[in-house]
Amino acid sequence: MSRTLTAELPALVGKRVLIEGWMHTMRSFPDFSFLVIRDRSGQAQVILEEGPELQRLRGLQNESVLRIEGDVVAEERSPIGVDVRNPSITVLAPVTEVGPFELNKKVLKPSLDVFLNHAPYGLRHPSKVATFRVMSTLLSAYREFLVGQDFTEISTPKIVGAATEGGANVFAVEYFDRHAYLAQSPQLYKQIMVGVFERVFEVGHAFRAEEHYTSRHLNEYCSLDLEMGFIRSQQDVMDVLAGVISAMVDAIHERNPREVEMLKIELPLGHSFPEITFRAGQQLILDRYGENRFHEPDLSPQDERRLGEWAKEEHGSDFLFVTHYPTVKRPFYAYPDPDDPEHSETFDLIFRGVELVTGGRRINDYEQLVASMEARGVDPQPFGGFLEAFRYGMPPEGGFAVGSERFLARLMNADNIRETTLFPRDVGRLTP
RNA sequence: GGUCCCGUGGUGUAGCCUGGUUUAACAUGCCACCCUGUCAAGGUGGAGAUCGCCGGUUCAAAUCCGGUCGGGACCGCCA
Repeated sequence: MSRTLTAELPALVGKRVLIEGWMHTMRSFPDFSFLVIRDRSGQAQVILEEGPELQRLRGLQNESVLRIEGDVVAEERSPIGVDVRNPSITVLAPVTEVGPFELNKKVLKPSLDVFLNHAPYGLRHPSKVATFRVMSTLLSAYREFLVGQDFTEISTPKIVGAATEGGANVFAVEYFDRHAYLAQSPQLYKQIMVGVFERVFEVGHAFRAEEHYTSRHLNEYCSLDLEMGFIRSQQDVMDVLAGVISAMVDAIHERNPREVEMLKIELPLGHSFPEITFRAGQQLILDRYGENRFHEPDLSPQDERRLGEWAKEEHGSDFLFVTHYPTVKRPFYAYPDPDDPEHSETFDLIFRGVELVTGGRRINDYEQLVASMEARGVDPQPFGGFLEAFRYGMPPEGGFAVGSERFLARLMNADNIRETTLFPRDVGRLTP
């Protein structure tokens, strides 16, 4: 007999079926017990009468893996409208050890630290399953939308010979008889690939050796990157970003209604993507909060929260593009606004008060690119491969990077980005 | 790297300020028994913690002080 998923049972009343899954919980009465089986599709309850089948479960704890053959019986009192009766049980994987915390309660109780220490066990909780199903949808929808826009998916190396932006915050790794680094971002490679495919995207991990102790940073995160050529301005990039973000949100709405309800996700459906320049943003903070931020070359987290509130109030949007950041605060490849070289064609997308995306137009002229590197004291020597792409003709181009864990964290209003990361890597955590 | 907060049975908390009636409390989980439809099942009972660790103050420390280890929040930095 082949396996039936629990979600299919309501359509199989009167049939004898075989289900397999984990013992989620068991509630006992004098003459019978309710055994709840959990599989990837949901849960079903099995009615166990007193007898050898119940005896077979003696001493077994929750999470034991069972195969159960039984009759599907219509039952109004059952949560899914049917029960499985007259079961014949095979224990596929017995568990005799009690788990570190409860998986069969509606809310997960352990603190984040305890949870993460037992992630292989804890991730089975229905709320975590739902969380990472939504993540899966985010990634799928990102890919599907961009493929539909004629983008090509690429996969670039994560072991690199030079730090992407000449920064210090890279992890060094031994590479045979040399030193190498873990890529901080696919930035340079995706730009190179614009010369090949025009439009590329990548779903890959980025590594940052920064010792940040915050609820929104990881030392390894999954970056949703994109780069595209033949643009007129950064606006073209921003338009694609708004499109793909909307598509991702729509996909969750369509594909994960159960998860949205369970996690109480408030989706930013039908939102606009208002824009404000960096300067205007600072002016706004002066006007609304009386704080003069004009001497600052960047926005603080508090500034971003305040601008996010403004966007919500004035434009009814959870999103806000902040554009034209000071050129000095941006990397060497950022494209200075020809009319105002102190500011660059770069943007951040703020989502619910947090930086979700950074992007912009890049310098595509070879001479200008080398000059920009030298002006910042970046030695062009290690970037030979990168520069080669520009020596042989690079169209006007730009792109962005979305932090996937951060997106999901803001979507479901998580307190900490580690809640939306399967196995987070931070300063103190390398296992599991 | 800076500032601030928290470590009490497996898990989550109360107790700490104002040291001593505390055999360290409650919920949940576990074990046993009771209960004919539970669905965060219910009831009764039981086991389970030398209060992160080290030192100090004191007649007396979970409680006060110092150090240390672990965790968290915010800032810097970023996605």
